[in-house]
Amino acid sequence: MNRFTIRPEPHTQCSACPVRGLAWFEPGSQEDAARREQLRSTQYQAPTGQILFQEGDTLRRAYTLFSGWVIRYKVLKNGQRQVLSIALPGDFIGYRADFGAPLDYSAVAATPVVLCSFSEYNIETLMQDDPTLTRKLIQIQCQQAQECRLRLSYVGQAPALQRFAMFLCELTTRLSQRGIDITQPIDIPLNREDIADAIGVTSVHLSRISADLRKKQIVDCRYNRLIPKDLEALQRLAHDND
Amino acid sequence: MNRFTIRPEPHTQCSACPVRGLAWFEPGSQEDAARREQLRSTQYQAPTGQILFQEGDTLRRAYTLFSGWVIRYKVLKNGQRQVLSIALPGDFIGYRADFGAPLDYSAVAATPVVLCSFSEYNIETLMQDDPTLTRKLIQIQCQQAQECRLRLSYVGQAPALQRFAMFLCELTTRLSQRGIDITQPIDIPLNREDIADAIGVTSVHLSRISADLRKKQIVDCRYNRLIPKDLEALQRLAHDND
DNA sequence: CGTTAAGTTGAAGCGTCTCAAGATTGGTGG
DNA sequence: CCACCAATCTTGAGACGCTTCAACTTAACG
Repeated sequence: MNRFTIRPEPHTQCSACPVRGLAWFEPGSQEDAARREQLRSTQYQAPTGQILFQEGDTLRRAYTLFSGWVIRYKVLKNGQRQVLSIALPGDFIGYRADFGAPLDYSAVAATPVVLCSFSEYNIETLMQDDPTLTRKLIQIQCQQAQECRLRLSYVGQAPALQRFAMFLCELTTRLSQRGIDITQPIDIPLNREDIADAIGVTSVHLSRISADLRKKQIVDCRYNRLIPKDLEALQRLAHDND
Repeated sequence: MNRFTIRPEPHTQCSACPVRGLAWFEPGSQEDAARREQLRSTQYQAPTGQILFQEGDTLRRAYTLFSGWVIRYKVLKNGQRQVLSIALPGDFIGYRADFGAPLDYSAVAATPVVLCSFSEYNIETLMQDDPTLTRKLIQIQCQQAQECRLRLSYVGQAPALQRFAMFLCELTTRLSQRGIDITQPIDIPLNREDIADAIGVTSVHLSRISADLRKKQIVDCRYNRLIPKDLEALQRLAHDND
């Protein structure tokens, strides 16, 4: 497996981290964060397209995504890929209760990324020293499970247009939480196939659906750019009130 | 919301619990289990079809399923139901990191069930008293998230026949873990619609697929009974090696 | 047995997929 | 600055899988 490189010094300080409010280290004061920083092993960086880990690996670490976008996915035996989620800055990836067990999904960088790495041992130590971090970790797991259930429900039951609307709603909401103005055009580092694999359709069919949304003046999502036109209509479509 | 009834005394003892090995109280000795039992609020029972909780409820408790089957599901705004998972004895249902937040899914009894109830306060107390229970809880959450990711991947990407095979494989594996002989006919308290809603097809189409598997002498799954004929072929089908 | 709910089967229609040709974009070098 | 290229995206036409609706069959239960 390819290694990613250690990010050049100076590394970011947890006490001044712009995404801490969304991340595992959210609880506590700046001093708490600074103290914990000693147990953050290293910051890594990786280029677009770099596979961060693969299903089946036994990686004894987990990462907080500091910057960039990461695609979590599974590949079926028939070669089809299901995109499980899009990880954005602050998201915790690769964690398992048992680091001895192999990972059940893969992750690839959709942009250049910076990752804050935590070794198994340091995660254990952090949780023993600070029960609020244990609590936060449980909350993160619950949140991820909840998001997965939501995706399962719409991938299983909704027609393609509604699935796409739900995907875009979730994405814009999460981008908005990260301070991005979702009324302006947004660069989206996902191609047609990434999004198609997330909502369980082919990229060809996604193109047609995307054209529908454009003609209806709801969103224009083409060539890695998302131009919201009528976010309320998008939400109505996602939540099936029309 | 309907209440379920308190199970008549005597309640089961955690120290002698037949499903403890699969449940939250798994870690530790029989004495540990007996001590913890004081913080298990009550045992409840509910008949087939009873809704245990609904999406949107703010239930300040969680349950270990002691006996029976429970269907976890979400209902979309368009009325479609996605079955998220089938809970079997030992499974932990209704837990969230924040009991103040509303539930994101519903649960209904597929058989008469007995539930071991835990109040929010008692869960907190148990976890503070015993870090191994915190650890086990994290493990349960990770496991549930992992199962959800697996289902998302096959519901999103596999054709209906393979989805059904995967569903049956998962079910037989879990029944086998609970001591059921899966080479013999098994009563399955799920109707066509339950299974169809789990794998994201209509019950009509599931009937056709089920007929295929029967004709191929792989499994006979009709009228709430599962008769395995060739479990290896089923697994091959589920894992797409043919 | 007769009744009812659930499951099965058939036929037609729709949504999505496949394959293939054209259009758009961003990068590269003249 | 423009021509060209490769990769990605869009569009069209036909095929296939799944859904819908409706009639029939089977199982469960008094």
